Amino acid sequence: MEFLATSPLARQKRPNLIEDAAELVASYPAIPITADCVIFGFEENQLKVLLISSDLEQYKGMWSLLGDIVYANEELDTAAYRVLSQRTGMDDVFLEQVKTFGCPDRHPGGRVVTVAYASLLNIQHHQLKITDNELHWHNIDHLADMAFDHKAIVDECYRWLQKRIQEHPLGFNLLPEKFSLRELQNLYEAILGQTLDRRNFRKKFFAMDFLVDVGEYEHDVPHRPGKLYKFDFDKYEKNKRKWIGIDF
Amino acid sequence: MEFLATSPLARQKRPNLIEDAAELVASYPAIPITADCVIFGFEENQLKVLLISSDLEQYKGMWSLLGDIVYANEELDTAAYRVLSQRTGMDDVFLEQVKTFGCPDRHPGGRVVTVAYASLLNIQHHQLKITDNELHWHNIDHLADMAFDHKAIVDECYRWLQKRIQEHPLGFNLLPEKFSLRELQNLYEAILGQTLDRRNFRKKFFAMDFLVDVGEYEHDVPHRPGKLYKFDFDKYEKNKRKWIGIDF
DNA sequence: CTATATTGTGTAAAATTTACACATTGTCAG
DNA sequence: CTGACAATGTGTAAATTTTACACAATATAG
Repeated sequence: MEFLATSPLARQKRPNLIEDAAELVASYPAIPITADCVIFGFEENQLKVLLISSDLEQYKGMWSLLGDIVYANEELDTAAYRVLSQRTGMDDVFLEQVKTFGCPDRHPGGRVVTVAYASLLNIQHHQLKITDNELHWHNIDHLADMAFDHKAIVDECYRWLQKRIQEHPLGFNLLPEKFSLRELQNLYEAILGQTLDRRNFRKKFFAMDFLVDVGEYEHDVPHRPGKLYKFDFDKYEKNKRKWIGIDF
Repeated sequence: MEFLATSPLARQKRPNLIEDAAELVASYPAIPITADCVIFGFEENQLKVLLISSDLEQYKGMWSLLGDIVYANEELDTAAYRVLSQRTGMDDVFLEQVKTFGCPDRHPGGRVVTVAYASLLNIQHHQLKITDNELHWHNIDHLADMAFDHKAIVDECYRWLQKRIQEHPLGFNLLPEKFSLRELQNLYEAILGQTLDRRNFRKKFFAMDFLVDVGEYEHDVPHRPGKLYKFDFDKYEKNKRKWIGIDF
């Protein structure tokens, strides 16, 4: 069957297999990787982002995301949780990978690829740790003077949050354990940037059936206090399968 | 005001700013980064993934995603497009970043972080390039023996596709330019893994108003041929803002 | 004790989604 | 040529979901 020697099939000859995978990997160009956290909080009816003042001379006076290098043998998620833990003292915080940014000139000191994570936390629980260094909560609507490409990263994570909060009840991570329906609605309105009908909003959330009436009421409000609720995580988990999303 | 010296405020002293950003970056541990493409295709009413046989001795006989190292000064997206272009000869293919995988032991040769991209292409347009090396289209439902963590990456991208196709008319990238409504429905059914009502499916897509009747009919079908349509990209772009999503 | 502000609640109309059947038109087999 | 077959093309009624909207109840503030 001589013709096989020049047929397309013959050219399908298996290339030599690589035996030393380590040698192969060692030959690859390597790039420093960081994990940057876009930490969202909610206070005074405004969506906020936790930022730190940049420690680079050339970004003096500008704000930066909380981030750190990913260690040589560290899982990416672990690095992100470490950043959170180091900065806020909390380790049971919601965290999710959003996107990786790899523009070659995004860092002035040379190429650094960063994996962006979004995190949601309840500001009340974290105030103490935050006040004793250069961290500040910034209103998401007034971000300027950000170092690196961090404004673009925040924008991307904000869009992610707007979308994500409509398909998953993430918002509860941003509220205190007990909250009023008004607070919950304020949160959604702040994140989505639109006003929602109060009665329909309530109806929707009650229908989802994971709000538990804790039998308490708001304090210190100059009007009829509202009932307080908490999020029933177990119930949510059970009904997760039936969960479709929240439409506003 | 002696007390300031020991007050919390005094400890808020600004740390020294880093002047040499390059020195800082040079001190970071660096990790090789690859771009892996999960290339989806649609043929014979089945969703397929394009795979290549692994070139590592220790994964002999196993299948691998199409990927390559990200060059030192290359944008991540560019690396992914390069992989596609080198393998399929096409450079106008749909491509989107999905997730970054960074488990330290995911590569047997040492740590390699990979950025996973999903790509959708029309199998018909690409057959020629594919047959002359070790590429094969695999049915998404029968994936086994995959190298590295590539099975997990495919799974993640598949879930991404299922979700994404319901909020954006991505499916058209998988079909030939002219297609019948039956083909379109088969595509959705294959991706979502569920059957859909034919009349309601049609109603829905006609209502979206970006299908153009090209005035032709199917050939070579053993029954009444269906009309062929094409996707009106311009019209879609114009109505994008009103676009909410497709509910099945 | 009165004014004020916000909570808590239901319903009717509109819009959307679902379920479902039959005549039409081409191919194929005999 | 003709009848059996297979899938296309089309509409409507019922069910569900979404929207719009108003008023009594209850706490605080003065």
